[in-house]
Amino acid sequence: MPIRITLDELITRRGLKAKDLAAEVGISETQLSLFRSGKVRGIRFSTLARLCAALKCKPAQLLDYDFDENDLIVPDRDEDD
Amino acid sequence: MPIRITLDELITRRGLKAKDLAAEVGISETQLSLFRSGKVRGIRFSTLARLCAALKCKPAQLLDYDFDENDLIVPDRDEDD
DNA sequence: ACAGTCTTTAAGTCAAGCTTAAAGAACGCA
DNA sequence: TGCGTTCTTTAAGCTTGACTTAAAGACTGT
Repeated sequence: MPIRITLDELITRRGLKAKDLAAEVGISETQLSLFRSGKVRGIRFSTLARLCAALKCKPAQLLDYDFDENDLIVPDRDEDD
Repeated sequence: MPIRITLDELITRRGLKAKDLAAEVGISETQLSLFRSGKVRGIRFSTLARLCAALKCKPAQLLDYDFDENDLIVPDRDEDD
C-alpha cells in the first residue's frame, strides 16, 4: 500500500502528544495510533477533515503517495492484495 | 464536508473520459462519478493509490481541504452531521 | 431517432473504520 | 522496584459506507 501517512512528522515537529491530539480530533488514541503508523486501509473524510482542522494543515501534509507499478494493474475479482 | 475532491479538474485538464479512467483505475463508472462529484464520505487507500498511479499524481492533486470551524468541535455520541 | 457520455438511484455485499477495554512495551523518576 | 506517563497492540463488536451491478435519466451531437 504505497499511500504513506505522513502525520507522524507533523506530530513530532510540533511536539504534540498523541493523547491530546486524539482528544482534539475526537478519535480514540487507538485509532490515532493505527492511523499514524499506517495500519489503516482508508479514512473517512469526516476524520480527515477534523485532522486537518486540528492541525491546521491540508490533506497533502497527512497523505503522500509513492508510485508503484502494481497500482496500474486492475485488481482481479479473485486475487487481491 | 469540507474535504474537496479536486479530481474533476485533473480529468478535464487532461481530456480524459470517465469511462476510460474508471476502467484504468479498476472501479465502476458509478463510483468514479460519485467520487468525482464529492458524494462519497471516505476512500480506501487502495483506490486512492490506483487513482494516483493512473493519473501520475499525488493525493494532494485529488483531495483538498477548506478550513471549517465545525471541524474543531468534537462530534458528540448523539448529534451527528 | 439514435449513439455516446455522464449521472443518479436502488439494492445489496462486505471490508474496515471506528469504538471500548485491557494488556504490554518503553521510558524516566524517586 | 515500583509508579506514572505515553504509546502501541490486540481483541471483540458495532456501524458506516465504499464498492458492486443494473437500469434509467439527462444531455449532447449527428
